[in-house]
This record gives sequence, C-alpha cells and structure tokens, in this order.
Amino acid sequence: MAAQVGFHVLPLPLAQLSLAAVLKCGQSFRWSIYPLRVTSPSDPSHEYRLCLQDRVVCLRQSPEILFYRSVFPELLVPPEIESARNAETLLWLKDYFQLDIDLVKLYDEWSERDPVFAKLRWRFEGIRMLRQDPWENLISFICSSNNNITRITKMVKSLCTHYSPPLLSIAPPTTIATGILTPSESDGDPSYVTATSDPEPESVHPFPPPSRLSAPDVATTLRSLGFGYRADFIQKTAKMLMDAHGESPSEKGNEGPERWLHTLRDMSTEDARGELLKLMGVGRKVADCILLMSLDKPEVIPVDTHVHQIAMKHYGFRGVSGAKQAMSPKLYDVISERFHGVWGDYAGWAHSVLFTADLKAFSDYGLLTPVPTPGKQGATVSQAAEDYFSAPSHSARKRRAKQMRTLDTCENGGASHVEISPSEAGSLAERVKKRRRVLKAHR
DNA sequence: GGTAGACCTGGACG
DNA sequence: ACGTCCAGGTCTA
Repeated sequence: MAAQVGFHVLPLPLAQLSLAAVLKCGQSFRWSIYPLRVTSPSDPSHEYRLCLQDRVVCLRQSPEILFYRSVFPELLVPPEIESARNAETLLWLKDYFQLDIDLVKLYDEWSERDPVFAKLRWRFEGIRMLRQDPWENLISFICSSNNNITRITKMVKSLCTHYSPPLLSIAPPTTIATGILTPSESDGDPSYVTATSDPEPESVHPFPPPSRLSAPDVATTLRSLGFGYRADFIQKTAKMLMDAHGESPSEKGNEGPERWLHTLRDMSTEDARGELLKLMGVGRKVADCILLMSLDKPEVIPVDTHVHQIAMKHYGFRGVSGAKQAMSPKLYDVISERFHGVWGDYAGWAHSVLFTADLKAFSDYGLLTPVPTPGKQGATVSQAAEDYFSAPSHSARKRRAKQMRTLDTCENGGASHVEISPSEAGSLAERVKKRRRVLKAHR
C-alpha cells in the first residue's frame, strides 16, 4: 500500500466505520469528497474533508486503517502546539464518529432480532450514526424537508460560502501519478482525467453561526440562492434562537443558541423534541433527525418517505388496500414504535442502515464491482441489488412479512400493531406546537 | 382532533 | 418539448 504522507494512523476495521457510506448517506451534507488515484486494492480511494470552526479535518481510509490529519490557517507552529492539535483532532474524531460504540456488536444484535437486517448487514457494513454539531444539524435538516440530498448538499454548502468567511485556502489532494482529480469529477471515471497543472487552492468555509442567519434580509437572500420556502424557516429559526438565547455570552466561539442546543443532550427525548418543535420549519420528522444525529438519542427513528416505504415493502405494513397512504402523526407514531420494538435501544442507528440501503445512490454499493460493460452495466447491477433489498421477489416479501408478524406477536404479547398507543412524546410535542401557533395568532 | 392544499426547486420520467 | 412526479415535510386553514 502506498504511504499516506502527512497523515496519522488510527487502526479501525471497515466494519466499524465506512466513510464511503456514512459521509454520503444524508447525515452530514458538508463533507467534500475527492477521488484518489489507486495503485493497490488496499489504497484509500478517496479523501474526505470537513471544515470545522478552527481547522480542516482530512480523512482517508483503507480496510484496516483510518488516516487523519488537520490543517490550520497558520502555516508554521512549534512542534508542541502541533502535537497538541493532533491530539485534539483525534479526540474530535472519536467523538464525531462515536468510536466507543461497538458497531459490529450492534449489527449482531439487530441481525438476531430482524431477518431483514440480517440479509443486509454484509452489503452495508460500517454504517454508524455521526454525532454532529446540533446547530449545523438543525439548519441542515430544515433544508431537508420535501427535498433531495443533492440539493440539500448544495444549499448547506451555499450557506457556508455566503455567510461565513473562508477559514483558509487549500489545494485538493494531489494524486501520486500525474493526473489531478477535482471534486466535480468525483462521480466520473478517473481514467478520463488528463489535467497536469497544479491543483488550484480552494477556499473552505466553516458553518455560519446563528447571529449571521438571524438578520431579516437573510430570508430574501436565501430565496435568491434557491432555498425556496425554507429560506424563511432558516431566518425565523435563527431569529427565535437569538431572541431566546442570544444574550448568553459566547464561549470557545460558540454563541448562546449553539450552547443551548447542546444542553438538549442532557434532556429526555420527549423534552428535547418539544423544544425543537417550537422552531420554525421543524416538524416531527426533522426534530427526530436532530435528536438522533446530534442530541444523543439513539433510539429515535425519523419516519420519512423512505422509512414509510421500507415499512410497507419489508415489514408487512400495508396501507389501505395497497393504496398510497399519506403520512399522518398517527401513522408516524405507529411506524416509529414498530421499528423501535424490532431493533431496540439503538433503533435509530439500525434505521440508518436500512435508510442508506434504500437510497438510489447506493443501489450498487457493497456489491462486487461488475465487469465494465458500458450500456448494460446499470441493468446488471440494479438487478443484483434487487435481490438484496430494493425490490424483493413476491415470495420473498411474503415470507419476510410472515416472519415479521411472528416477531411482532412475540414482542407485543400477541397485540396487533394498530393497538400501539401514541407515546406521551407526541402529545407533548403537539401541545407545544399549538402554543406556538396561538402565540403567533395573537401577534 | 385530524386532514387536504400550498409550497420552492430541479432532476427523472413518460 | 412539456407536464407530472418525486425528493429524508411543514405550515396553515
């Protein structure tokens, strides 16, 4: 394997973390991905970069090792500072990827509980929940509503470039050979790349703080940047948080609202959800995403269109005579409770594996690389994918549905799933939302 | 209390 | 070419 010059080494099996899956499956929308030229099968195929408040974290991965380094604005620092910074970055990595959690053990548990998961696990290894920054997570998922991952990514990056100054400028990773790969080519065939000049440095921007997004003119600007109706949600939510928590003094570069959002980690799931639901553009689903992805609530299952479809396709949830069933608060609770029953305390993490498996972008993920036969490749791959998950055969579907019913019967003591009562969480959340509407009506 | 419509945008699909 | 549908939904009436 080629040496990864300038990178530190953290031994970590792919089954514990797959960057290729985790950083592209719609948890974080801010990682930049650069293809690398590969000289041996165990070489890292990509470099991943994320701009934090004070540094840029760069990652590469081989089957057994996570390579990491961080880049700062200042070029030269004393060795002792340098090593202290490396220690910080390592701590950040362990926190961000929650490396204390044994993912393989969780996969084992979910496989034992759920035959559907057991079939998927070997194709979708290393998919774990990130522990993201709550403020960034909140704004990102306000953008996510009724939207697709490609555009969400564009919008989040646009927020950074327009509302926070560049932290530093850095060239894309150089490849070992003469070729140079740019992000725009990340989806293409690297063999087409023929550029030979030095890669142009790019400015990288951190995520903007609440104070920058709360000004009234932000809404119109964001509209012009293509945010659609989410523009108003973002500005209003930022304003609400600044009004409520903006007076608190900043600490370590974190503004009051950011620090307040962090305190939700210490609240119960129900209380934290109630607080999030007060914010404009945050409904049950977005609130649950934030609870799961940045507020340490691993049992929470966001029920979106994918999860809804998965529930119907693979877990014997039928809408009224197979008709397309609209999501309702009631149905949301039923589906969420069901999956919680299936997967247990880390149900939200398990959900993320199934969610990723359902994404079109992952339709050929984890399958053996097919022989490149232009024109027919897509059909071959998607056909293979269908055998696993995307569209099981009729008989397989029936069989799985039967298995799930059996499982339900065991876990619910024979009670049918429709009898699951909505949790107190739902009613609390509704009360809070109602209060907000009443307040608004009296304005 | 629960349920239809409206809502920005852009890519896929017929 | 052009309408429709869909994408990690939410708000309002």
